[in-house]
Amino acid sequence: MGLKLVQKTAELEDLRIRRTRKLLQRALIDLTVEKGFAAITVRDITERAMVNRSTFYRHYLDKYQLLNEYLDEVAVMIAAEVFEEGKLKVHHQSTNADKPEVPAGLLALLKHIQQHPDFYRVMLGEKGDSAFIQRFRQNNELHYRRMLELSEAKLDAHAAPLDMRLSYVSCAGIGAILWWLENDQPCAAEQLAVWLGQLSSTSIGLHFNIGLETPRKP
Amino acid sequence: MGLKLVQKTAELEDLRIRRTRKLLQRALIDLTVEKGFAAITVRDITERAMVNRSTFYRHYLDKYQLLNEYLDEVAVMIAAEVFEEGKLKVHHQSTNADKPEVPAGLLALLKHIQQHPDFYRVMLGEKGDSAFIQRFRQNNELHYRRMLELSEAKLDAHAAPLDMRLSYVSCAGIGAILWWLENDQPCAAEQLAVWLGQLSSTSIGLHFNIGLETPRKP
Amino acid sequence: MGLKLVQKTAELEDLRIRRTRKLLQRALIDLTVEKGFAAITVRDITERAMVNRSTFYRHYLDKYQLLNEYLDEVAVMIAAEVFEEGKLKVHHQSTNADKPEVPAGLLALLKHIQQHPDFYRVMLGEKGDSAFIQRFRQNNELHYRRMLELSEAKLDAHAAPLDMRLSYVSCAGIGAILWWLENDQPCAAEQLAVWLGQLSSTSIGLHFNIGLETPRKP
Amino acid sequence: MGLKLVQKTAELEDLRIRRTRKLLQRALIDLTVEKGFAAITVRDITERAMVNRSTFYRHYLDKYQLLNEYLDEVAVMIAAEVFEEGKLKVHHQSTNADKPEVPAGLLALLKHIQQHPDFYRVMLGEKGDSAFIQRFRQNNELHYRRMLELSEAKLDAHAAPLDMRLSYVSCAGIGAILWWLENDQPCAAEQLAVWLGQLSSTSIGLHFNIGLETPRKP
DNA sequence: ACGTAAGCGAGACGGTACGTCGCGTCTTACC
DNA sequence: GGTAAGACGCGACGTACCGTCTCGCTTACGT
Repeated sequence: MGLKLVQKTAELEDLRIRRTRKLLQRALIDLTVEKGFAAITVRDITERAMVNRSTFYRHYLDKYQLLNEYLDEVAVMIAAEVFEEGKLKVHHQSTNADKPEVPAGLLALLKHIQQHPDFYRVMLGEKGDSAFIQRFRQNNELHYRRMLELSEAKLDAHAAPLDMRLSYVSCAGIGAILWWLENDQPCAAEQLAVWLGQLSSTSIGLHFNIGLETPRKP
Repeated sequence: MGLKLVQKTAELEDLRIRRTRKLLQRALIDLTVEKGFAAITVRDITERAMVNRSTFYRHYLDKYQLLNEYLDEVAVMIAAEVFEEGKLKVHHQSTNADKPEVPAGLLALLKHIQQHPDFYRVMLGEKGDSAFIQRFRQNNELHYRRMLELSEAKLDAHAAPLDMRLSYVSCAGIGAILWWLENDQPCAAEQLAVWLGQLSSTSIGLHFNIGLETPRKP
Repeated sequence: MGLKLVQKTAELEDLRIRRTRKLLQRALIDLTVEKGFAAITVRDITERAMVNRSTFYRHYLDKYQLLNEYLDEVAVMIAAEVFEEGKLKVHHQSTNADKPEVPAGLLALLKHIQQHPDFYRVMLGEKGDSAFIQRFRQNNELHYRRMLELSEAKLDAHAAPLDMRLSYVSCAGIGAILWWLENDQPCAAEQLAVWLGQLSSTSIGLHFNIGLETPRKP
Repeated sequence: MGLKLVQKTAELEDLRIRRTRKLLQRALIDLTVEKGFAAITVRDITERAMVNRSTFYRHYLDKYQLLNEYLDEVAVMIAAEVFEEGKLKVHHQSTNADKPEVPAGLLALLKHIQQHPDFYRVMLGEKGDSAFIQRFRQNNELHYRRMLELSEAKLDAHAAPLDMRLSYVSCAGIGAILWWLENDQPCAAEQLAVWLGQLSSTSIGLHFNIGLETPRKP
């Protein structure tokens, strides 16, 4: 493990390597905004990053791997944020009657998206990438599923199956975010999180946070 | 009239043209299922269709145009079906207490998808095409918007904006359909239409049809 | 023979056929001047001639056949001219001490070339056609050979072989004509014929018309 | 100097580059012999050279440029030969009464042609290339013109213009060489050079070298 | 003069070559 | 050891011509 750490250090902390990878990431993001992910070539990326094309291939298989590396970093960043301040926030909000509860991580995600609105607008839109959308969707679904497991909510037996509702809701979130980005974020991230949280809860059939509906059950 | 017919014949009914275009369409659909739309080359299509590659370019600019032509035809077919029997059906259903109302065209769409389940499963999934998904989404949105205009429903003032809800719902529909296709259609198209209709109505904030029917039950 | 004539009449005298062929010939000649024979396509020819492309193929295999048909017609025309007035002219000239003798047909050829100077300038130049040049050269050689057979001249035994001289001379004629055409015919066709005749005779080793050199032999 | 050498190495002496270009040249020459220059496609060349087609385009615009590169190399080679031993030879010959003087470079050219007789036979013939023939002709003309400038010869005032004679002679040379090649070189290159030199001198009107040498004979 | 066989226009189609572009691999020299 | 420079094989792209074909029309001809 010590050796591994040294290894890792050697691999990732070489200034030239980190510099190259950062330049390539930046170039990818900028170019995606400019002409759409699908239209980008490896040459585009390396020219923009002022890096030799063969150097690109020493680090990545193709632009998809570069994208994924970036998304992994983002995921880590968001997760870190959630773990840092997430629980506090959620607890704080759930006790605050004025502000309805918001799914863990949702706000962090939106805040991140807000830092690269054009990138996500493009990636989720018609010049984006299907695989990216699916990854986004599956992330959503995973979060909703976890959230559901934590709650003790019951579902209507004669309503749509849970899996369908999850798929429904995780796609729906993309729609809401796209609306937000394509209209230049007409509301605060917090506001969107609230609305999206409400809509999603209703769609899934989670009524716990509204409190008005639980009495109906008996 | 005779001349007009000849004209029409020359332009659209040339057997060779129709045959070629049909073969190319079929090849595109089959290949999409097999390897995903993004991975298909024009050569793949023409080899499968047993048509010369240059002939492809005499009809289409690229595979995207071929796809769009196909989608246009589908749109026309669905529209025709809706206009033919749509009104009757909807009226019939709305008076039938057992079967809740279903958005016009939704069932027709699902029935069509049911005829090419693999194609839509792939096209809407990670090997699909972003532009296709967006087109699908925009179609959805358009339908919901029209439906809304026809209804006299009121929306909650303090809830999420209508546009956001529309974007939310139209993406959500894709999620539901994907769930349906990826699980080998575990329910009838009619059932899915009902569930999807209910979920969508709720998401948009249209409570009228639910509100009118629940009282009847007891 | 009567039947053959009828056949020929039917084939060649249909107004439409003759019209089409004439239009195609004209187009070929004009286009050759404009962009060089090599660069011409069948489509170019038919568009210029305002004839359908498929009609071209009903008459000719390719542009080379069209060219050859034209050259055949020219050959016939020149031959006719030579036979008509050729003998008279030659005899007249040979008896005229002021005007040196000129190979039969040479003047007729030059006169014809003078009517399409641009066409021959291009065809014999760098944008022309090798096969055309060779045909031209072989025609020349044939004429010189015939001329030689008619004369009783003797050749130097220790000089270059006759065949080589013929090849030399027939190519040389092309050079002279090219000079004439590329410099906008700086002299009359008759003058060129005389110069060319003299040069050629000397090159071949025919001294009969100079009369001063035969005495040297003994 | 070390740096310069490196530079040179990188630019011109990259083994792969030289190998590729050599292979393509060889393929072009062989194919020209086999099917004529006009009928050759880039694909033919690359398949024969066992080089990828796109590699061809990395070096040349088209087969014409490849041909010209080859001709340039040939020109350099011949020029080098002439400058090396040319003057000595010519001087030696001019003082040698048995061997008449030969235009500088002519013999070197013929010797080179003798190494690729089929190639030149085809290129100058009906399956050759007009542009090649013209280039050849212009080279000839240039040489004759230079030779003339070095000599103090006078020309007949009432004879054909100098330019015409030059054009005549430079084309004529092609004819002689063609005869030589098409008859499987029935004489030595030296013999052809002598004959061609004599014929050309006479055609141009240069009598000085004949006039100076004939008296020596008795 | 008029009916008919031909010539013709229109254009789909299968081929083949073109020249360009992007990919991923590789080698060599520099730092 | 990372990088720049760039040759190379591979294969898709979209275009351009070629030569063949089918199908109606129209037009010059021959009775």
